[in-house]
Amino acid sequence: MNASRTARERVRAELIGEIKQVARRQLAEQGAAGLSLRAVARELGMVSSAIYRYFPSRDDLLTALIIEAFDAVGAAVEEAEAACPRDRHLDRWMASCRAVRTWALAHPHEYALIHGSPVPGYVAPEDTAVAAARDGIVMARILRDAHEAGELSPLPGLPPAPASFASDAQGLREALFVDLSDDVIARALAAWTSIYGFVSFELYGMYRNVIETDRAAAFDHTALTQAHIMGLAPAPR
Amino acid sequence: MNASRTARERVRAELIGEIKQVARRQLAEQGAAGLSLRAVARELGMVSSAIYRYFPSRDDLLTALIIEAFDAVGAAVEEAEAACPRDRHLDRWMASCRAVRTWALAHPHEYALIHGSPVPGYVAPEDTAVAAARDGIVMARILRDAHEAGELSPLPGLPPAPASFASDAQGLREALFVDLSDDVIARALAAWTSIYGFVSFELYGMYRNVIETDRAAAFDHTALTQAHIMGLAPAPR
DNA sequence: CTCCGGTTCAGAGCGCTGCTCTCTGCGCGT
DNA sequence: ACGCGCAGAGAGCAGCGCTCTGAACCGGAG
Repeated sequence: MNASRTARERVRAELIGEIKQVARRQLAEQGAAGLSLRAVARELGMVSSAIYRYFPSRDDLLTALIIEAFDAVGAAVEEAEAACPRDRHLDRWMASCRAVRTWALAHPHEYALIHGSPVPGYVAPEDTAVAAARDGIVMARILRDAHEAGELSPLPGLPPAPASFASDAQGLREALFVDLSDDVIARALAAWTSIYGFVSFELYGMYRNVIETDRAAAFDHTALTQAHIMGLAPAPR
Repeated sequence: MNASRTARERVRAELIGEIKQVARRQLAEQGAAGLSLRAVARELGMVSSAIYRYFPSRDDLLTALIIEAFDAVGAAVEEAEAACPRDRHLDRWMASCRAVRTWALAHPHEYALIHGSPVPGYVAPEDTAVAAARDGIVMARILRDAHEAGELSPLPGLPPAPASFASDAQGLREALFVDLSDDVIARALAAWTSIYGFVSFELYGMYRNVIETDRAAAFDHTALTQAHIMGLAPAPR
C-alpha cells in the first residue's frame, strides 16, 4: 500500500512541480503582479478551479515561489563559495557577494519577490526562515574560518557595537558565529545589509544617473570595503 | 479669461488633491496592491470612470503617490537636518539618517512604494528623479560643509574607489559634491546605500530573529559607522 | 439672451481576476 | 467487484482596470 500511495502522491507532486515551473516562468516574465492562477491553469490545459486542489490560494503559490527563490540564491552563493580554496577567505567572501548580485540580475522578479515589498497584505510565513538563512550561513562560515586561521583582523577606529546588541549577538553566536566578538558580528550584519542594499538599489533604479559606467566594479568596491571592515584582509598581506 | 480658466483649473486641482489624499489613505491601509481606483471613486461619491478624467490610469495615480512619497521623505530629512547646528556635522548626519528610518517606520507602505519592487510592469518615470534626490542633496551638503571646515578625515586602511568610478564621480561632483575626492564620493554612496538597506531589511522582516532587542540602536550603529568611514569624525576629537 | 464648445459625470459594458460551489468520473484499496 | 475519495469540469459571484456613449453643465461669443 505504501507503493500505491506513493504513486498517487507522486503524480500529485509532479503536478505541483509543473504548476510551480509555469508560475515561475510567468513570474519571471511579468513580475509578481502579473502572476495569474487562471493563466497558469490555462497554460497547463486545466481549468482554473483545479489549481486550488494544489494551492489553496494565489498567495500560497507565491509563498512557494518565495521559498524557491530564497533557496535558489542560497544555492548560488553556496556553489560560488565552494569553488574557492578554503583558505582564501577573501576570495570566498567576494565570490559569495558576486553570486548574490549575479543571481539577482539574472532573476530580477524573483529577487524582487524576496527583497522587495511584500506583495499582498503581507504574511511572511515562518517556512521561509530556513531557506532565507542559507546565504547568511555561508558568510558566517567564512568569517569563522578566517578567525580560526588567525586571519581575521577587524579594522580599527570604528565604533563598538551598542550594548543592547549583546543579547542578539549571543543568539547569533550560538547559531552561526561560534566565538566571534559582538563587534565583528555587528559588522557582519552591516556587510550583509550593504550587499543586499546595493543590489536592491541597482535593481530598482536608484543608481540611475548615479552609477552608470561600471556597476560591477562599484559593487566589488562595496564588497571589498565591507571585507576590510570585518577584517578579511587582502590575501596574506 | 485668465481668471475663469484658473477657476476651472482650481476646482480641478482640488479634486486631484482629494483623489490623491484618499488614495494615500488606502495605500497606507492596505498597500499598493490594495489601491483600487473604484474604491477611491466610491469613497469620493463619484463613479469610477470619472477618475479617469484626472488620472489616465491606475499607474499614473501610483506614480503621483510615488513622487509624493519621495518628496515626503526628502522633506523629513531636510527638516531634521535643519534643526541641527550647522557646524555639528555628525549630528546633522545622524539626524538625517534617523529621519529616513523614522519616516519609513511611520509610512511603511509608502516606503515600500519607493524602495520596494516596482509594482506593475515597472516604468519609473523620469519625474521622480528630482523628488528622489532631495535626501542625497542633504547628505552631500553635510559632507561638503565638513570638508570646507576641514573636519573631514576619511578612515584610512580602506580600498580606493575603482578607476572606472571616476567618470560617475565627476558627474556627481559637479552636481553635488563640489570638490570631494572620488574615494569620499564612493563612500558616501555606500553609506547612503547602507542606510536604506538597513531600513528595507528592518521593514521587510529580514532582521527577524536576527536583530530583535533594539533596532534603533543597531541602526544608529550603522549610521555612525558609515559616518566614521566617510570621515565625519565624532565631535572635535 | 441665446447658442456653442468643451469639460465633467453617470452608466453600461468588456474582459480579466481570485475564489467557491456543485457535480461527474476515474482510480485506488479493500 | 465494489464503494470511497480525490481530481477535474463548469458555472457563478464579486471585484478589478478601462472604454465608450450620452447627458448635464458652464463660461464666453455672437
